[in-house]
Order: sequence, then structure tokens, then C-alpha cells
Amino acid sequence: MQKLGTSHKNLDAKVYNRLKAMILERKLLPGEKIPQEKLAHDLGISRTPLVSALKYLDKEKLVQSIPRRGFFVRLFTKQEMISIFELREVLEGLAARRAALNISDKETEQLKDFFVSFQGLTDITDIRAYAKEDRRFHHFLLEIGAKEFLKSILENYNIIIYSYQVISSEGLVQSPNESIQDHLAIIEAVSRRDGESAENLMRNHLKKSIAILRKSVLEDR
Amino acid sequence: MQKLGTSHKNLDAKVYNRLKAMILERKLLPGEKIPQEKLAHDLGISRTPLVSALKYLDKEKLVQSIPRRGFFVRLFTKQEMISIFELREVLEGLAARRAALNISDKETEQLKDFFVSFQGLTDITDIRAYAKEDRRFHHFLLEIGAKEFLKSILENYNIIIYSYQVISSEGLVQSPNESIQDHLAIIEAVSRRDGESAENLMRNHLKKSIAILRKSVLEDR
DNA sequence: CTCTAAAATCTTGCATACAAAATTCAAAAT
DNA sequence: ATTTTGAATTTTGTATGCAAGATTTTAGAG
Repeated sequence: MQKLGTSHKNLDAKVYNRLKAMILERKLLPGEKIPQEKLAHDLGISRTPLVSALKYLDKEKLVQSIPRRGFFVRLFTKQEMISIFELREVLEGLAARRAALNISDKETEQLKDFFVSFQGLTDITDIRAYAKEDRRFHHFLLEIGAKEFLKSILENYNIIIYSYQVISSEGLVQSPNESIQDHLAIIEAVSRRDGESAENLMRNHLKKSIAILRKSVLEDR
Repeated sequence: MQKLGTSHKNLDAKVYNRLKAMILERKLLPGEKIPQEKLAHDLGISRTPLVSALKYLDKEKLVQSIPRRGFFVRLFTKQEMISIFELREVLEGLAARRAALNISDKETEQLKDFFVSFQGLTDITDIRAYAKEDRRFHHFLLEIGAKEFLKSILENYNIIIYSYQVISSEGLVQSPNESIQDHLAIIEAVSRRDGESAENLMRNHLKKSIAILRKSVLEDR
């Protein structure tokens, strides 16, 4: 394991990022207890910044702290994933609204370039490329519309990260052929600076994903 | 200052609550640097749990951490307060929807008792009593509809607390005579278990408050 | 008197130490 | 065999110490 603590900067922030990555990559498994002493030793640091980082993760609910017992990697059920997606629906809806109201002329130009290479195709076959564009698109709008608290919430609770972890390997819930219409409509509304439409379109777009997820939960039984 | 650390339980959580209260009550003023050594001494603890608590507050944006420089109490502008209210709109909207879908029969009965003493009055004069009922009402719905992440977000970011700090001394933005209609309509929708209506009504209710806040910001100039 | 530079002081970030709590393990009792 | 008890071990929560970094003070130059 590569050691931290050599190049100086606040350690707990670095440890935090590392742990977060380890959890998201399933290097640390849900339910597992975090072995503080060992992990600190492996990372080449003391327990102080490690515990500090764990407390961050506790607040984000990536990790659960039980006083006097330690920290445990948290496990999410499919139901919880759906409730995270519902949060994404309302928060990213708000971000879309704000983006429409704040976007600059230059940014509207950039926005119109999204998904051009997929337009006009009757069938989108390069799922990987589409998934990448999908992420880029959502992040672009968040960059404009999600400042301060909203941004902090989306980041701290890993709402976007989780969303892309559900279901298919590429992280797409809906098929590109369906979702591209939604994406283009959102682009159009944001460019028009129509906040209300942008929010509604974004929410409806995400509602479809939620419906698909709900169905897949039912099928599991 | 009353000391902590005597009755045993995790210190940082207690310090966190204490600091949060101090900031919200303006015992610690925005922009002020937190004097770690002194504060720890006054509270009768070491810097370790104090710093831990400050890091919690940093994540909540109640405090700002500048590496190698210290922690500072954060200042919110009226604009930021409005953006917090916008978050409240979408999050409490979601909570209302979830409440409508999850509410038990017993809880619908309890819900119908809210605001009874104000119904039928042509003019509500006891603002203080109404404000109290208003809080109780919102908290009741949150208790039912805001679990897990949603609850954690609302708490961590003090979204409700802030909302009641703006404008008037009682924390009410809208006049009772106007808002009671909204409240009754929400109660009705939730009781009917109509999630969509509950969400829309709650959002529209809060949108009105935002509009009033916006106007008051403009008047300030 | 104002500006700069260097020294003195204070504060932060991290490691370490240690008591108290939790857990593990083993032996005895059922 | 299973459960109980309690001693041995591990781990947590917090205090403390200290080096590196930040700030303030002082002193000297212009």
C-alpha cells in the first residue's frame, strides 16, 4: 500500500479521500469493522488523522460509528439506493432550475454541443460513450447550478456517485434511445433560461430512472 | 462557563452540540476566529475533542477551516439564506410526499388535530401560538417522511433551524391568515395519502415564503 | 515616521501515551 | 456439549507533547 504523509498538506483530508475511494471500490467491504491501528500503520500515519477522516465519513453515512465499539463500513439496501435517487431527483431538479437562471451566454453555447454526435442516430450502440457523455452533461449543469450548500450536499452524500453505481455496469439506468430526448429537452429549456421547465424536465427524467429501479426491486423478490 | 467532560459519554458530540448552540445563539460571532486553547480550557477539555467537533461543524458549513490558520465562524448573507430556503422547498417537498405515502392511520388522526384551534377564526391574533403550531406541524411531517439521508441532510445543514431564524422574531415569514389555508390543504392531501399533491402543496407553500424573502432583500437596497 | 526584516511568540497538525471500555479466550460449571 | 465466568488482550477516547508553520513584535534602515 502506498504511504501517505510524505508530501505535506492536511493529512485527514487525504486519508478521507483515500478511504472514500476504498469503500466505493469495495476494498473495504460493507459491515466490516475498520481496523484503526492496522490501517493507520499501513498508511504510514497515526490514528489521529485516520479517526478524523472516519468521522467525516460517519457524517456522510459511508461509515457508521458506534461509540466505544468502532467504525463499520455501511451497507446500503436497494431500497436505500432508491431513496438516494429520490433525493437526486429533487436536488438535481433544483440545480437545473438554478443553472437555467444563472447560465452565461458562453455556457449555453457549450451546452448545445452535448450529445451532438448521438443526434439523428436511430439506434445508439456505443453505450460506453453515451454513458460518459451522460455523466459529463449532468456534471456540467451541476457545475453551474449547484453552488454552496447544494453542491456540498451532493458531494458529501455521494448522491451522484451512488446513482451511477446502481444496476448496469456502465451506470446507466435508462436506455440511451429513450433518455436522449429528455437530455435534449433539458438543454433546450436551460438555454431558454426557463428555470421552471428545466427543473420539471430534469425531475421527470430522473423519475423514469426511479421507476425502473423500483421495478427491478420488485423483480428481485 | 459550565464545564463538560464530567458526565462520561463521547465528548466531541457534546462539544459539537454546545458549539452549535453557541453559534446559533451568536455567542460566537461570524468572522471570529475560534481560540482553540482558550475554549478547550474554558470547557474543561483538551483540544482533541474540540477539534473533532469543529471538523463536524466545518462539514456543515457553520464554521470554516483554513488549514494551518484555524477555524472561523461562518457568516451567511441574505442571499445564502434564500438559497437555503430553496433547499428547504425541495427537501421538505420530498418529505411531504414520503409522509403521505408512509403515514399510519393513527398518525393521520393526529395530523387532523393540527391547527384546529385556529380554524374558523377570521383573524389569527396569537402569532406566538400559531408560530409554535407551525413548527410542530412541519416537524411532525418530517418525523414521518424524513428518514435516513433526508433527515440527516436537514439536520446537518440546519435547514429548518435557519429557516426559522430569518425575518420576524417569531420566525414566521408568512402571515398566519394566509398560511393556514396552505397548512390545511397539506393536511388534507397527506391524509388522503396523495403524495404528489402533498409535495406540490408543500412546495408552493414554501415558494411563497421565498418570494417574500426575495422582496425583503430587494427592499434592503 | 514608515517600511522592512528578523526574532520571539503563539497556534496548528500530528504522534504518542495511557486509562477505561470492549472483546476474546480459556477454564469451570451445568 | 453448551453456558458462564473471569482473566488476558485489544481497542477506543482523550490528554499531552512537540515540530513545523503562522502571527506578532521588535528593531533597524531609509
